[in-house]
Amino acid sequence: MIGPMKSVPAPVQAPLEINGDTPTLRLFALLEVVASKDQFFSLQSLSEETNIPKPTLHRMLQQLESAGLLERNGDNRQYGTGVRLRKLAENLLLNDTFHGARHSVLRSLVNEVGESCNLTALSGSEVMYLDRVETPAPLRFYLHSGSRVPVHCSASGKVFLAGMTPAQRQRLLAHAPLEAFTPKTVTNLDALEEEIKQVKRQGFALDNEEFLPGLLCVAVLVPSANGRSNLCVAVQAPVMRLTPDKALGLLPALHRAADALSRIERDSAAPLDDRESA
Amino acid sequence: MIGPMKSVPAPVQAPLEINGDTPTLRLFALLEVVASKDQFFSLQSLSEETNIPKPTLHRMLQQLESAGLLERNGDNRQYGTGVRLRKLAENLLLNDTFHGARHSVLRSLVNEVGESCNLTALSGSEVMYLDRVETPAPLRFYLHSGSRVPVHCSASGKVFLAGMTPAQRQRLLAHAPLEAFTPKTVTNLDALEEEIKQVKRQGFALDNEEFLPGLLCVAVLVPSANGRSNLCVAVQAPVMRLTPDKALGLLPALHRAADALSRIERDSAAPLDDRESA
DNA sequence: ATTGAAATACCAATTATTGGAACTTTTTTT
DNA sequence: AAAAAAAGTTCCAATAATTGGTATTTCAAT
Repeated sequence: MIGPMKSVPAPVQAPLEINGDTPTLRLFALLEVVASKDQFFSLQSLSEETNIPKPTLHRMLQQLESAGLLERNGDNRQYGTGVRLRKLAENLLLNDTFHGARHSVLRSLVNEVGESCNLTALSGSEVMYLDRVETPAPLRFYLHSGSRVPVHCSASGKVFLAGMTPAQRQRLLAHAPLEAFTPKTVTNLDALEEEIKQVKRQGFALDNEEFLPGLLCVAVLVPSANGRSNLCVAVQAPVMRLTPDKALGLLPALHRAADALSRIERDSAAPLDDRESA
Repeated sequence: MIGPMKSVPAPVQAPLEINGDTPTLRLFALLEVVASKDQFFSLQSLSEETNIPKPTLHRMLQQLESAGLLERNGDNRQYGTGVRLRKLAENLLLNDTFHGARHSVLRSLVNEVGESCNLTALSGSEVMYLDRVETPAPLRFYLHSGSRVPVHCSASGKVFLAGMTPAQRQRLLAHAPLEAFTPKTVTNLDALEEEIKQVKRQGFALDNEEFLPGLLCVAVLVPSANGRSNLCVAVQAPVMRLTPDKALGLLPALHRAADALSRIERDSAAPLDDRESA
């Protein structure tokens, strides 16, 4: 890798490394960079910013442009977003009443309990935050939707684990050792199994500083007709404000929210009816 | 292709034929279909709708899901939009507004009416401020672009609600109580429905101190050629300066601005001088 | 348990992507 | 106005991804 010494003091700008495991995802990552800009940009600058070779980037932009996703300022050779992309964004947000509904349930849960709440799903071998509403309190943990946490040390994760068959659970956990994130993280498989059993009995799970020091979390499953749900609601708060005891007091509110979410879920599947909503 | 006459009227919708000259564009076209849906969908149904073979579609969806662009309902095997895609859409709309024309339309509207104006879009269960130009008057409400307000107590929100089908509206509103922000907030669903009807008839919506005490707001939709729009223009002012009566007087100016904004979108779609044949 | 429908894995043929090097156009400098 | 520099563009063979028919698995409903 290290060739002859380069006299150049080297790349000053951040690498950024558009990482796409596949060409398409690479293009999406590119669009995300584009979407984050509030100014037009040139091929060159983008190439430097993303580390994509010029010819490659050129072809990508060309492709996006001829599809109407990007537009370019004929005069200067600068690119910006195209109508088609904007329309896509508009429609996406406009039609996603489903997500909107979930979000408002979450918001009213936060109003009720006064602490940050989130919606989670199992994605691969990790728990993913689907949505999150922050507490109004000034002391908060900053966790945003889209981020992921391990199953074995999160309340939601344990809830999901409890819903699995032992075989499924084993397959998921066998992959990697249980990493310790704090002194309280359960890193022993048997101990975890024991806790899972308890979660099953109780219908909720706790994470008492097992992932982040000072963070307590309670989660319950959003029930689904079918039994196998991939959705949890959880409350998260600094231990300073929320003790395990107090957390139990929030369970009724959590369950109410879970039921509301469940109802949304039930109504969300597409019916066979293809009548356009006139 | 055309077999014996089918007795069933059957496939009511067009084949749709996702046309991508290149795999990536095909994926975009797929996302556009997804973005136009307000419900979750199954692999099967989407395969029928788009004419993409099941294995191919399966891979595409899988790819999009593992990238966080789509999400799926574990219990039902159904797909919907993912956090990452929604985030992309939001950023896109947010950063796009400073670009030229839109902002200046807003500025000249402010010049005309003398009060702060803003551009808004629906995102989830909330209305997002895309852009804002402040009144020159010293007494102002501090609201900046990027901030969000609930749908049920904002003028723009009501306009968006009025554009939805009853089912969509219900999904968005029915599962959480309508929070009261001021004594004037409409917190009753039926009352809100009634007002929505009126908004539909009148073509504009008012927010008379329903979100912030002392703040009055009028909003109209920015019309769009193809389908529904996710863009509103609104005037906001302290009740001290703007009464509901006076607000009606601003409607012509508002509509003119809305039309101008609408034209901007339409025109940027125009030029077809490409050597492109297909 | 059995069944049928939907979802997923497999894989060889096909097709697209990649980026170094060379070339053209635009912009800046002399 | 010519030369130099910088940005944009084209070429193309090696590489890598996509495609979709077929086969297999999983799921839900008898």
